[in-house]
Amino acid sequence: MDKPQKNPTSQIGTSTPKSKFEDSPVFNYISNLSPIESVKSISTAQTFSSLSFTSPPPVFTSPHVNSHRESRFLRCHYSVDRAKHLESLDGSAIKEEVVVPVIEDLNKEASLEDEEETSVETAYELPQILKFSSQTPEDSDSPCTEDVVIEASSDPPRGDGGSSSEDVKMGVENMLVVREEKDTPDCGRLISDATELLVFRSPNDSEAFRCLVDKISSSERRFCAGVKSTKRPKITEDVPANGSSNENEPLTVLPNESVFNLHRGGMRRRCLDFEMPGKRKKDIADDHQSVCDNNVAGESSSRCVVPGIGLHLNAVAMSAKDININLIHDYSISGEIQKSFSGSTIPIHSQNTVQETSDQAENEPVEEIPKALEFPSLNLGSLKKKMQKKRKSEQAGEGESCKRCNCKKSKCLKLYCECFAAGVYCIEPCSCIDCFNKPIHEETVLATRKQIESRNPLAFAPKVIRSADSVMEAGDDASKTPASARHKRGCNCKKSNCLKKYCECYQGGVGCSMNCRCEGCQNVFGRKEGSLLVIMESKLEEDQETYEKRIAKIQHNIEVSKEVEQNPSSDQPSTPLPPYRHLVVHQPFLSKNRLPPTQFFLGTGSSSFRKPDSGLTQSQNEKKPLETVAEDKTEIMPEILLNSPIANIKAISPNSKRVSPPQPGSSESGSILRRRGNGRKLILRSIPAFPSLNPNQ
DNA sequence: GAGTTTGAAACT
DNA sequence: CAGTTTCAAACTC
Repeated sequence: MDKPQKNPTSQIGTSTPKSKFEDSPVFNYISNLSPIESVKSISTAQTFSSLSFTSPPPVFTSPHVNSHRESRFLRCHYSVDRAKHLESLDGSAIKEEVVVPVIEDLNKEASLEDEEETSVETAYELPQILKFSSQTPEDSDSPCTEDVVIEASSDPPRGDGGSSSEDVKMGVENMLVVREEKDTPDCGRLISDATELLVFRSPNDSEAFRCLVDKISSSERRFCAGVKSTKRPKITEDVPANGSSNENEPLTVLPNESVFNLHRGGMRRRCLDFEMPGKRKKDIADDHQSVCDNNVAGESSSRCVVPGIGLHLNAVAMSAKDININLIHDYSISGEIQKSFSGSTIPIHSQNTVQETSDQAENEPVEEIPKALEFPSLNLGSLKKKMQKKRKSEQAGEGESCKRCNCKKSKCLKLYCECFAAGVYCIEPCSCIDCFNKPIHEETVLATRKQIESRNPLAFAPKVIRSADSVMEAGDDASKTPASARHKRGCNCKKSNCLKKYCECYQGGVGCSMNCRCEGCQNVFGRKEGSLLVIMESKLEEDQETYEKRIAKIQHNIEVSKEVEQNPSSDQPSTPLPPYRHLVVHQPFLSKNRLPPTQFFLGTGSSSFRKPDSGLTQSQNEKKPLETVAEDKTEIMPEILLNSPIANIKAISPNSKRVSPPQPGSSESGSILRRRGNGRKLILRSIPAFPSLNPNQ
């Protein structure tokens, strides 16, 4: 375990005696230092490079809420996704053991990033961090770069990691060793792996990136202008060098960086590419191909292991499939961890997922991921099966593809066309007829796009808004669920009950909201808070007493679940609660069409149950359930509006039709209506109920 | 793979 | 703004 210290000692024994004896103390010291120094310098290089990608300038200001999250890019999605994944691994004890150190280190890493590329001392620490967080991408690179660093970093019992358990360290170390053995031969591959891992950990644009990658790999014709880095062209050019041969460079970093750029700016740029027509094509054509080729080299197909079904490239929602994607790559890591902890729960093949980015990864992980996933708000076996089935069929069929349109009459120049709507050119695999959405017709495309945008400025904006971005900052990453994002405009489903992909909310993996005009919403990701209407209806139908009893009962249930959560030793309620029990608990409520307001809003946020004072007291609720809703929202709304630029626009969007509130005749409902009828104001307040997702509310 | 269903987009 | 038509994806068989 003390290898780093060992080495110096051995060197003392061997090298120094050969030099002059009288100087031996000094030389010993110096010679001891020098090898370490070299290692240091290398790691410093890594750090420098790695740091360089921590603070890329915001090249594009995207309409979606992003900026503040970017600064914590790594921390946010690393920790969240990993935590999610680990959670999904059924392990309870294991989960906790693993998650803690990992997140700690990740936070550390993040904090390092925050300090920016500054001191060498900071840089010097990086290897340590890489070690523990190296369960992930960085780790896979390292074998390539230098085994020394890995050894040094992986062996010593770092203090921070030690806080949790030796098992964690051992697990990681074992993993590292295994990786080292297997990976060393193929550095390029590893780089690709790292890239891949990093990319797919992204909570946001994984779909988009997938599409990009797929496009690039399948055909260079697809317009991938966004990848071209306008501000940092050099980086993109560095990638190839690294990806191919350069072993001395900080491999850990550059791929990440490139991917990072790709991911951050690239996709957005890509979506915005229509706005900078002139420049694009030439540079991009070359640049891009090189970048894309290099990024994708050797792994193209694997990128789309799970076929993309998302709405838009820049769709933000972390739908189940996104998580799946993440898991596919995270899986091996966690699998290894778990293996090292709990024996052989996870088959060894899972390791291959990272090492073999190839098609082989398609089946097994995809098979297993859903099992581990247990998508939080779903709890639907049938849905899961369905998705699995779908995935399989897609794999077998179209293969690992992302959006490919099939337009026949629109010439791919209308939003009907998914490619066009996503801001990308159609490519070969598209089955479109008479397609104008091609670089050749760039001007036409631009003009059309402009026209559409003039009609609806948000036409090309992401359809799904991740409203929880700000929430994440607050700290409780666990609270980030797909339900925390919302469809921009809301759906208008009439017959599908928001249970099929006809529904854009469902397709985006988000719950319906007050923006939705859907009827009979059964969206498994979250029913529209139109349930407020349902609430009112139910309130009308029920006499007050019954209603309050129900609320009390619900509150009681919530309390019970809270207790269970806080006191794991106690027996669980009748329904065994998965890691997402807080979500599952309120599922039954949601399944009833009458949803008491307080309960609903308590339940909407995954963390709400954890936070005792997140809602009002039971007595309060019993007295004024509806007012409670209003109050909560009143506090919440401004934040949402602030955090979501689109939301601002949305408020004035002509598209946001609204379901008229019921027009009950009873006096009681009258008051309610008066409150709502105050008009617009109240209605607006009731829009953002998601904020209740915010653990800090 | 063809036909149907569905809801968004476009149109009036 | 509301109603209708067009369109292509999703779905079913």
